[in-house]
Amino acid sequence: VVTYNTLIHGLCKSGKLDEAFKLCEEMKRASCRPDPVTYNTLIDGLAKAGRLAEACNLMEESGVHPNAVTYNILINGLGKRGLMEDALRLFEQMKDQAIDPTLLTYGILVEKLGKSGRSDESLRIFLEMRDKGCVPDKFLYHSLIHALAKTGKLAKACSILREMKQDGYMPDVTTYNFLITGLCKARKIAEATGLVAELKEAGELPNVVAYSALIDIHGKSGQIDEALRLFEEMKVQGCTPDLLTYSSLIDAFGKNGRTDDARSLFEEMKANGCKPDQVSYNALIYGLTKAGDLYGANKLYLEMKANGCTPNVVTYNILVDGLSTAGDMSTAFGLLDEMNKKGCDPDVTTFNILIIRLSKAGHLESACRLFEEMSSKGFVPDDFTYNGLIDALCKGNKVEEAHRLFDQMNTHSTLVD
RNA sequence: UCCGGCGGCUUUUG
Repeated sequence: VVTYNTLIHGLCKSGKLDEAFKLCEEMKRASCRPDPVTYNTLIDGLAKAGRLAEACNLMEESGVHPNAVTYNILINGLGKRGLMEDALRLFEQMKDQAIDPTLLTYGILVEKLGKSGRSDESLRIFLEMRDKGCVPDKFLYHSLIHALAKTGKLAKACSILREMKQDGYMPDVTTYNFLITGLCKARKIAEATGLVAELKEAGELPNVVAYSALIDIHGKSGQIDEALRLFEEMKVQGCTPDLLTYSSLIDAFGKNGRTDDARSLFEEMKANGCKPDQVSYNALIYGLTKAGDLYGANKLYLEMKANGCTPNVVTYNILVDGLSTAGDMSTAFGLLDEMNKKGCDPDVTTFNILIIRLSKAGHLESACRLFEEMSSKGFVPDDFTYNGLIDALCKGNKVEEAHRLFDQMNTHSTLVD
């Protein structure tokens, strides 16, 4: 059995799932019964290939009792795809079957819930884990601190940090970065800066992540000079800016109309060995479109492709928005065709852009048609869609239509809740 | 046989 399991594991790891399943059949014929390890290996192979439904079926149909590893695999697979309800359902199911969750089970849930912004539930799982006498490791503490900090629950994050210390885990740069980035996200710039100062006094130099977070938030709040000062400071301290640091600054320049500065920083970035990626190109292109330089934006779009950097849906959204804002709907729709051909799927934002630009330009009918189309394609209109359309309808003296949409919005949002 | 670490880009209401 062990030999077969090892071989099956190897096949799964190299993505040869079909062969792995064949080998499993062969071992049965050789009257060697597959054991839980065999099935877990196959289930993991399926889950990693994104075939979660099949993975779940295999657990039920294998005739072998699932164990904690089986559940961990499936819960992780579901959580990775944001299917938290299904993951939590399996978690309950495993407890119903008297299978004890492991540290890993809790860790996966705390982290994945946190990633989907559900820090309250992360905390709930964490407490449940401790009730059961399970001792968290440093990773689990980090997942929880991250989840709490990201959702602005900084006091709670700090109290968990104290518990972590009491458990004998020393906080490190990453631990503090969770707090710093959390403060930045909550726009508590002074507090973030203060925390960094405290760490400096304690002899802990902020790393590139902390500096980038501070630079980013200063840029976003219009304090470009301070962002640039931090940029210089980090270099003096021997902390090398990376792609994300540059992208934040390029974005800040672009948003403030400083397109020349954005361009030259982009060049400096390349000269310093950072290969531009989609985000950095997008930030630069965005700045150009906002400055009305659609020609320059298009040139960069071409350059991006020529450099082997594949435009993503954000790239197209930026360009489509720039074009449609300028009233060039035909080129905008041409780009939609192009993204279609390239296999890049539009998202809710793409539709929002078109709907809002069309309605602002007075093409309310086309906008409403697109609204229907997006729903029929399975996209759920969000606040942007509704607010944009309602605003345009009101301004177009179609208050009744606006009211109907408003009611529809309320009906749908309560359904989602 | 199972997980996992922090920061960057786009759309409404000037």
